[in-house]
Amino acid sequence: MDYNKLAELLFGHIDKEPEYYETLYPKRNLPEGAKVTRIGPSPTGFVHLGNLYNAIIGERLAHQSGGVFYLRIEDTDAKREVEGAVELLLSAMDYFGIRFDEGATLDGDNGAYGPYYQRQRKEIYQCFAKELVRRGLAYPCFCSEERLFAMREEQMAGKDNFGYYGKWALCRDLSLEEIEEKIKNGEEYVLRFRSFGDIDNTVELFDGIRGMLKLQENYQDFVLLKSDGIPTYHFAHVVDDHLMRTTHVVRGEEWLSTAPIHAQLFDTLGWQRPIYCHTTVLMKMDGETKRKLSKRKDPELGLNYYRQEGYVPEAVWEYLMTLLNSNYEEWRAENPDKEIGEFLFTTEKMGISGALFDMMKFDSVSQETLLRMPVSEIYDKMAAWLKEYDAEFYELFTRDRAFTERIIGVGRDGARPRKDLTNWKQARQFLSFYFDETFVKDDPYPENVSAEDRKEILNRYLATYDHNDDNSGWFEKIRTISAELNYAVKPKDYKKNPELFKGSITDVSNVIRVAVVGRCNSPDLWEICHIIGEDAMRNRVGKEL
RNA sequence: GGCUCCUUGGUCAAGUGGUUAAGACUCCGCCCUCUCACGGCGGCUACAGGGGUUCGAAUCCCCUAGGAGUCACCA
Repeated sequence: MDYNKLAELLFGHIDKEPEYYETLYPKRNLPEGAKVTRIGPSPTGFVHLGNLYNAIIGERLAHQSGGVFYLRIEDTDAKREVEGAVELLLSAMDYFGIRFDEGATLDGDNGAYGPYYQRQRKEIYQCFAKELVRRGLAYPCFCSEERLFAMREEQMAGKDNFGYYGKWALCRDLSLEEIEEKIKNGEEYVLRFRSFGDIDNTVELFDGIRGMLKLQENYQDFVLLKSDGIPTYHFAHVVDDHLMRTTHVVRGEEWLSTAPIHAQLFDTLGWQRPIYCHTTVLMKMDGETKRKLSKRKDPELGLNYYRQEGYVPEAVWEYLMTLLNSNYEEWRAENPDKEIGEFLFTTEKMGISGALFDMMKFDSVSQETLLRMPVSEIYDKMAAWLKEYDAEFYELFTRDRAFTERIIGVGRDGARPRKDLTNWKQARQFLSFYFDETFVKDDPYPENVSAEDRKEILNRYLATYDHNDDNSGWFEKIRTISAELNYAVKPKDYKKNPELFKGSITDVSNVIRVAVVGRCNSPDLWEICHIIGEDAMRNRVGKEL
């Protein structure tokens, strides 16, 4: 068959030669060892943790080496495209501090290797498709969906391998005349790769994370161009990452099984293969078993979850880094004040078994992260979150900045800082009792204190209270009250001989605590009294009498 | 079903032929003049199973099991 004729028949409108694009997109002029990476999300309107996970890897690899990190929009599937998805993606990446050096933006392209929207690269792909046809390595396939479905059924029944290959590849050996005829009749077709791979061969592939891999060679005549002339992922990936001079392809494990397809394409086109870095899928615990995080079941897979819950982006970074590089946690413990960018990230230190997203651990990491944050910054970020998600509390929160910073700072400045603040959503829960407007009685009084004793405790507390007492002077008075009413001054004494006392000083303190704070658990009571002021304190206790 | 990847405590994990098999999170106990939190100390819990190779194996090889991914004109 005359392949040149076929190429002209299929791609008569393509007048560029491959060399044209090779010179249009020359090798990047970068220092030795600089890495070029990218993310290539589909604009489906859902930005998930995996996107960020891979973005962080790509960003680190590029920026640590003086290379380039870019964004390419993989919009080859018009059916799944959602309006506003690119905007959403850009905003999410920006929120999490992912900076692109070039690539797609809302206004179009930024960089010399564009277009960065795949649909706009149609002619480029077709140029290389034409070249493959010329070389006899690609052919049009007119098989209908029904025929493909029937083929699959038959393969399943006969326990054959699925797919379009060998004797199943009906269109592989169509003559030029047959092809001309079908096209003239307006039959739709896709362009398939004429694979020369052998099902029994293995192909070696180097993976930056996993090392040398032995995979089954591709023997399938996979689709290069869909019937609308738009490439499949496989073809687009190979053409784009070659022309955009990507050195490291970071992508999810789900691509591992099709990597031989990509290797075969790179090889036959005579291009150097990038270094693939196949990352693990993110898992979570579901009852007794691990499973992949699912978009439908797991809200924490969506990136906006963290924003809504008020987790800071830094914490998400910190946590993902601990998952990504096993030595990160150690580094962070030794360098609590350094910027995350100073850590040397390596693909070799990445784990290869499915990492489980552990909310408990994430919370702990978030706490550590917030602990390193100055109070004024916490104030700003908490305020910004409240403004968006809790307008009522936002009003109180921002009424007096000095006051609010003081209550945020309770227990943070001393030798033993509080570490229980995890996210901004906790603001109300942690701080509401400092404001009369949001003060409520959440907890009941201790059960083992009679109503009579309760009154007595509160009365004596008010009678002996002196706002000028220091913390220990203040506590001494509570001890006195406890002793007078026969509550053990030392909790241990009560534990040892419960029959000798009505309770312990813990109960007495908690009566006062519930009256003043409304709960059994709170930071230091003396400090709270001094923050809300004597009048407010007396007022609250008085209402309980 | 084919192909492939993965498998150290509840979880994340160090570990590359000789270790008392680190560390972190969780949980439990004790201590820190009251609760909470923080901190300190201590504890529970692991090399998936079976065969080899070797003086010696978590580490190398094989088999089995389990988990995961993929087998689209989706990415």
